[in-house]
Amino acid sequence: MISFEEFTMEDGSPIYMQILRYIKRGVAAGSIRDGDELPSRRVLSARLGVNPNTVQKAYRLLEEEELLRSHSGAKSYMVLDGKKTERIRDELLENDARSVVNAMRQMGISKDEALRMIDKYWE
Amino acid sequence: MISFEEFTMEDGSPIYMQILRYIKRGVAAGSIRDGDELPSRRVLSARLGVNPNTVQKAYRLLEEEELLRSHSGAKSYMVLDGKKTERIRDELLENDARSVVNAMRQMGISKDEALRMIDKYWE
Amino acid sequence: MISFEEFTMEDGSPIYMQILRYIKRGVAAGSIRDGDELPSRRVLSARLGVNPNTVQKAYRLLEEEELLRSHSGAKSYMVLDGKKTERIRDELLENDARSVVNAMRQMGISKDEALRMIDKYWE
Amino acid sequence: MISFEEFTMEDGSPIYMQILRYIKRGVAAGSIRDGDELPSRRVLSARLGVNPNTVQKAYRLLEEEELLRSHSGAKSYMVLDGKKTERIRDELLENDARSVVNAMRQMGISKDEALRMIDKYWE
DNA sequence: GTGGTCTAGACCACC
DNA sequence: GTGGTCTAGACCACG
Repeated sequence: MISFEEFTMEDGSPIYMQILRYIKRGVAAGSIRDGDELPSRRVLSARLGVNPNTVQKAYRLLEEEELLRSHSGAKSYMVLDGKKTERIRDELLENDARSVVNAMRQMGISKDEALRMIDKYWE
Repeated sequence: MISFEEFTMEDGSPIYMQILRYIKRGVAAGSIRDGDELPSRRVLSARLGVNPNTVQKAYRLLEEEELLRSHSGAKSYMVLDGKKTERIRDELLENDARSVVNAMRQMGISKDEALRMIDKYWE
Repeated sequence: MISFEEFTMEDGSPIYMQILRYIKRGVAAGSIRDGDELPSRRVLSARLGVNPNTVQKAYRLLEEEELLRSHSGAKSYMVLDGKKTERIRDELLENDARSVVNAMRQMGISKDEALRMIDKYWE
Repeated sequence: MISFEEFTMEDGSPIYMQILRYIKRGVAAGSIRDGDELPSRRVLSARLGVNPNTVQKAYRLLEEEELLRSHSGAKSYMVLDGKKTERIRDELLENDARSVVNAMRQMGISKDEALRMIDKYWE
């Protein structure tokens, strides 16, 4: 069962996107693997303090990308292979790294400063 | 006149927020200073390919934070001092660093990997 | 449920103001009372042939005057008491009478002519 | 020279419309007649405390309805005849009376009450 | 279904 | 030309 312990809500982007991203990051990290079970809509929505519909939307999108399969009994399992995992990893890294670098350059921060900053906020 | 050359559109967060952040990052970087002129709504919206209203919203929020002064029919100028600049810088660094670290931890990336990643995408 | 049967669109003043006025007039008339339910944005906007946002704006202003209470996902109800009702009635009468008298005087119409005119258009 | 003594600014409808209406009401009232001179854009805008462009817009619309002729020397004269005057009168009366009656009916005011109200606010 | 927000385009008043 | 507002349509989160 996939835990949502590290999940923290940001604002700006839609919640269902944040949930989707969180799961994909888990896949990229290797902590979410083929066959892993996702919490039910009801349980996860309670855990995150959002509406079940919002969770449902994230799950539906995962299904459309064929990363998730819902079986009767309301249980949902991840369906992954090496290719999918790699695609997700690339997609995420590219996106995140870009936005980080983008932000820092706009702030006129040097590579070295950037590193120190990350170091400081790591904990 | 403030240039928006480095501005690149991300998706996820609202456009007016991205514009707002871009300007604040310029302030934090020191490239946007007290008395600097902002492009008009029309000019900037054409430059970014968005609706003038979207730019208007970003500018209005700046004005509510008393970082911008604009009179009807006249141009818009930044109103800054050391205190405001510092506040913005702290706010941004905190926010950006947090989200970066957050993303990377969710992906199970080590501090070292993070550094290499930033290094790679810097150019 | 408040009906908008008597509502007819004028032009000149903003639509959201006309909606706001219509509701306030109903309050002043006593036909809209504490606890009455307002049509949803969608329903009313379809009924009036305008955009849901236009209705939304009127409703938001009512809420800022604490005449309406609405929760997300739930219906909207009027919140009235004697004091509020009286304030609205005074505000409207003053405003309407003023503009009527204003218009007629500008047209050089005598009090008697004014009466006859109103009589004529009453039906 | 047409005086704008009775003119009072309302809000809601565009200013240029209010100016247009004011002049038309004068025509309907018979106080503005064929050949009468209108104040220059500059003078009237100063008198009303608005931008010359706003006055210009009202004048332009009058010209498009062929109710006004601007000569060199910046002087403008009304061009009226019985037919035009009647058309304006009907248009205005219909509009004003309708909106008055409309407002009062929405407020559940009887014909008699309406009369008393107008009487009261006449001064 | 509900209310709320974001983006879009047209218009107004001002310089 | 400038800033500001009104209307419009699509989308999000919630019940």
